[in-house]
Amino acid sequence: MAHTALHDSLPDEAEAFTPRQQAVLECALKLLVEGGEKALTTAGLARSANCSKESLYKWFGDRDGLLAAVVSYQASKVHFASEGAATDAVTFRSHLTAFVHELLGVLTGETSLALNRLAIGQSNREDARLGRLLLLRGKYTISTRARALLEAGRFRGFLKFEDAEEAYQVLYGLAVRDQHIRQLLGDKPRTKDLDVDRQASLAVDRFYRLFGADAPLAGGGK
Amino acid sequence: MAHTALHDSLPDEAEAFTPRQQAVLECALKLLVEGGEKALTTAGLARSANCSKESLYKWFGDRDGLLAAVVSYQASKVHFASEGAATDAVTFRSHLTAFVHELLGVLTGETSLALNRLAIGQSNREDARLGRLLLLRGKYTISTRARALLEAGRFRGFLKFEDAEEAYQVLYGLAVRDQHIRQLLGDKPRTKDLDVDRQASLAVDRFYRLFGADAPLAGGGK
DNA sequence: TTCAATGTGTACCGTACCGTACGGTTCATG
DNA sequence: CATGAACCGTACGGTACGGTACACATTGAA
Repeated sequence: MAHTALHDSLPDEAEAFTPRQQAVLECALKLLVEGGEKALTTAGLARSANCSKESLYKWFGDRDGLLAAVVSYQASKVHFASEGAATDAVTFRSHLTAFVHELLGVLTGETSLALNRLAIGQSNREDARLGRLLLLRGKYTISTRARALLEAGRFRGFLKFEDAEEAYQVLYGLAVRDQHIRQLLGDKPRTKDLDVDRQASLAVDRFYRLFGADAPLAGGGK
Repeated sequence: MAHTALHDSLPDEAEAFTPRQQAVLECALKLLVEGGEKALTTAGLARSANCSKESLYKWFGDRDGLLAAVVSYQASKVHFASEGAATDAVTFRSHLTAFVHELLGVLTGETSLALNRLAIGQSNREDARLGRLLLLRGKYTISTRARALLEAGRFRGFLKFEDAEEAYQVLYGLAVRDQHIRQLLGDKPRTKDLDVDRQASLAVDRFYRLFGADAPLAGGGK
C-alpha cells in the first residue's frame, strides 16, 4: 500500500508530498486560517515559508493547484477512528456518540472553517473545483464511514431505518444544526454550544428516539 | 397594510433605496448569482446596469458598501408570512410545516446561496462585516420569527420544550441537515431532496416526535 | 574539481481592478 | 433661454498580485 498510487481511488494520493512541500503547505494553512484567502498570496507564502515562488509554481502548477493541494493535504490529515464492530447496545451507542463528537470537533476546528470558507467562496462559478474536492475528500468519506456505522447498528438490531444515507443526514442535522453555517459567517458560538460532549450525547439521544429499535415508528413512514 | 412601514425593528431601513438604486442592486444580484464575487466589479456593474461608476461610489461609498447594500436589499425582500395565531392543533401544525417549507425554499434559492457564499468568502478576517450583516438581517430575524411560532405552539399545548432557541435549532437541523453546506460547496442536490413539500413534512413529523405534547420525554432530559 | 540538479531570492512584466476626474447629456426650475 | 443638479460614459492613476526569468547558493556524484 501507499505506493505511487494510481489516481483512480481517492485517499492516499495526497500523501505524495515531499516533507519540504508539506512544511510549505502547513505554512499555507497557517496563513489561510489567520487571514483568509486574501492573505494567501504566492509572494506571501514564499516569504513566509522561506521558499521561492518558482518552487511553488514548479510543485503546484499555479495558484489554484496550490489551493487544491492545501485542501488535499489537510483532508489527508483528518482520519476518523474506525472502531471495531460493537457487539452490545451500550458500546455501540458509545461508538456512535464518539463519532458525533469527532464530527463536531472537526467541523468547528479553525482550519476546517478556513478551508470551508475558501472552498465556498470560490464555488460561485459552475466549476467549483475546490468545492467538489472538499465534498469528495471531506463530506463523502465521512458520510461513508457514518453509513457503515449506522448499518452495523441496524444489522445488530440497535437501530431501525430504511435509508442509511437519510438516517445519517438526520443525525448530522441533529448534531450540527445551524452551528456550522453560523460559524462560517463569523458568529461566535454560545458557551452552551461549545460543550461538545453534551451536544453529542443530546444529538444521539434524539437520534435514538427517532431511529432506535424501540422507536414507535420507523423513519420514512408516509 | 403594506404602507410605508414604520421602522421600529431593523429590517426596512433597507427600503431607503431609490428605484434607480434598486434596479442597480438587482443587476448586481444578477451578476453575483451567475458569476460570484469575482464577477461583481464596479466597472462591470456600471456597464451592465447602464450607470456610471461615479454614481456607484456616490451612492454606496466604496465596493464594500456596495456589497453591504446588496445584502441589505435582498434581505429586505425576504418576508416570512406571519400567520395569525392557530387555535387548533391541525392548523398549527400546518403553519409550522409552512414555515419549514418557506425556510427550505429561501435557503436553497440561488440568490440566497450566492449571498451566503459572498458573505462566507469574506468572513475570514476577524471583522466579517458581511457575515454579521447576513446573520442579523437573515438568520436572527428568521430565528425570532420561529421562536415566536414555537412558543405559541407550546402555549396552546401542542408542543413541549424548555428552550425555544434550542427547539428551533433542532427543527432547523431536521429540515436542512447538510443540504445547505453541500449546495454552498456546489453540490447538486439529489432529486429526493428537491421535494421541498416532502422534506418539510418529514422534518415536522420528526420534530413532533421529539417535541410534540405527547412525546415520551421532554427536550433536555436528564 | 567539475558539472548538473535543485532550490532560493529578487527583479520584472502584464493584467485586473478600485477609486477618481472630466467632458457631455438630460431634465427640472426660474 | 439660462442655470444648476444629477447622471452617463470613459479615460486615467495607483496598486496589488499572478506568473516568469534570471543570478546565485548548496549539494551530491563522477
